[in-house]
Amino acid sequence: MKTAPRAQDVADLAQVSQSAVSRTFTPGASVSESTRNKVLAAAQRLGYRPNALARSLITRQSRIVALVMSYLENQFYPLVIEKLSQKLQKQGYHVLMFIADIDEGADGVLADILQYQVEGIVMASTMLSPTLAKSCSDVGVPVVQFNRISDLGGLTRYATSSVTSDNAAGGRLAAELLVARGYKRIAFLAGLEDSSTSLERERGFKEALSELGTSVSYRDTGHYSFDGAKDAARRLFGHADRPDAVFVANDHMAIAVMDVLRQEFCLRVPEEVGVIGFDDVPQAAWGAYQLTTVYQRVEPMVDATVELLLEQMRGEVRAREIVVPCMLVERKTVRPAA
Amino acid sequence: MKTAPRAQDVADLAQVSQSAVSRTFTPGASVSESTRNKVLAAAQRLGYRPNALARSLITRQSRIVALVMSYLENQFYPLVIEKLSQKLQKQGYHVLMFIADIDEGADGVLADILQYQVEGIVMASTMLSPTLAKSCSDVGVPVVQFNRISDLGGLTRYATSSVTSDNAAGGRLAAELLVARGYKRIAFLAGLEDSSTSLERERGFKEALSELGTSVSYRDTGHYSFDGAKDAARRLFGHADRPDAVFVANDHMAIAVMDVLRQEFCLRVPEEVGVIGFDDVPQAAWGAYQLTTVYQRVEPMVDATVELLLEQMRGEVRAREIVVPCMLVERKTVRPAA
DNA sequence: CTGAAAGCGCTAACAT
DNA sequence: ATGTTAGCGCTTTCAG
Repeated sequence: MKTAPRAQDVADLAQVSQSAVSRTFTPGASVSESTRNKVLAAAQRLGYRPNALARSLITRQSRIVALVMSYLENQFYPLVIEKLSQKLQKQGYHVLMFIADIDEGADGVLADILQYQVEGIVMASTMLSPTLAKSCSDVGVPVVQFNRISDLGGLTRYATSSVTSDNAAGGRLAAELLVARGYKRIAFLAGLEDSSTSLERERGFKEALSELGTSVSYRDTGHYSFDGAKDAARRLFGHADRPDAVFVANDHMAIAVMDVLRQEFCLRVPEEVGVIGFDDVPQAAWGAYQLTTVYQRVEPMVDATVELLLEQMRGEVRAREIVVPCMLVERKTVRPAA
Repeated sequence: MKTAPRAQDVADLAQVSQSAVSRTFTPGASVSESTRNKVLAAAQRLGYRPNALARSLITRQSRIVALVMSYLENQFYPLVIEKLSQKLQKQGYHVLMFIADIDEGADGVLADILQYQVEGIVMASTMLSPTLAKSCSDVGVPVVQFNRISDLGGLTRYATSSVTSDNAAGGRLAAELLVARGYKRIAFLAGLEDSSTSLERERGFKEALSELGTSVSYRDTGHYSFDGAKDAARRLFGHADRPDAVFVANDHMAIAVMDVLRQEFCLRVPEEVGVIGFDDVPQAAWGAYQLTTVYQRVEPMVDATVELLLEQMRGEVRAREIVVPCMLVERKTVRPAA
């Protein structure tokens, strides 16, 4: 465990100055072909790699982006990790992971994050408290809220960027489909009461229903968890006057609902109960579920996130909200048109 | 976007030396109560946070651990990210994510990693090439291979630590169960041909079958992907003399197999075909699958990983292999005892 | 194009 | 217990 070679070691071996070494590893610096080759050869022999941390200290660019998450049970988020890491890697950035306790929120963890001089923060499945928004804004670290926005109320002074699906529009699509297919007693199963994602989906859903002359007859919350959704399903469907369709705030919970419907209540989907989810996670397409759902595509959302991050790092824009369209994916949990 | 406050700024405001500030933020340093308070007050006012990168430069401790992955489709791995991040956070470390392209392997990405002065590397679902093992060993960065070990052949000079389940024992359990329940024409569906995990599971499975006086009648590979497994299932079951049971190298593929069995071949599980998976991912317990499987617990595996990492960072041990026991979880995809 | 020198923000001797 | 000093490994003026 000897110490790693430094630029000076390479310089000594290559018989050049230490700055020459630095320049060789700095894209676009002016070095002659011959010195560059001497340096590279020496570096190769010693197994030299520039110390990114030391570089950051002076360039003030850590090339690190923090990703804060708390809810990996839902397969949507692992996909986000994967795509975001890949995209950022391609831009020369790297992702530092932070798992926020669901209870304590992101605040605790964010104190840590800032010490690492991250150049940007992506908050997925976690909300940014106004306090934190201010902290980040003060330090000048761009924040992008992914798939969840904070209700800052009037406190929009520290506006942060966000990327979301058009959740309300998605909710409308769900409503229109259920009505068109003749479902009458319609339920909504929420995620978390303070989740903008869930709230927007619900808002669009209800608005469309009301325009179509009907409304939500039943409502419950599944806390975005599988077991929470099962419990909610038991409450919703465990009585005679049960709903004949349910729009669930995400696929993860929708699948839980289907399990309860079929196994505990022996109800047939979609004949006796229609189910619509949201996200289009890979599991929604699995043979046993074939869930009709509203997709939100990870790829364009991640692209938008990276774009937002980069433009803010360059100091171009203060904050911007990007809304990505979503679309209905019809599978087999809503009965076909008569 | 003004520049962040430095220790010197705090010192100036608090009317103390810059070292006093440093000491205040160094646990266990000797500072008087009064200076500490002055410093904390000043730091608070300025919103000062120590620069972890600058600190790393001198302490030679980045408190960063790299996590290399490539295969997040399988829900087993997101769980690993979650647990590992949490555990390391608790120890004051943080996880820098690296997604390795499946094709190019981890080599490309590792050049990057080392620049970040990570204190350890966890390779999950990716193999370490002997070249890389050497690089890491040279720099003295501990590496833990998680759930996959390299077949270095004779090149065990750069032995790396690993954490795996007792895959062979798990394979044996699967074999014993299938034989005990009277299945006769038994198939094995592999993950990747060069994956130690899959190979070990297969080895134990075959050994036990042979001890029980039978053997694997059919074999195919699903490349650890959902679609790959479906294709393999079509090949395995698409003829008259089909298997009556299959042990699949992991749950993710086992679920794909079940979809094909039920929907494309209208075969009933477990009556006509028995299915056993491996991992016990959350989805294995979902109502529509209820997969009988061999569990490998993420939690103890992650604990072992962190332990291995920490002890090697302290320079205590060179390399150690930890094997975590696994156990059968019987659900409903293997028929009950007669 | 190249080397010398200054310093990024911090910690860790070393004095006092 | 506190301040002074010397770097950690690197980039970036500034001369030449």
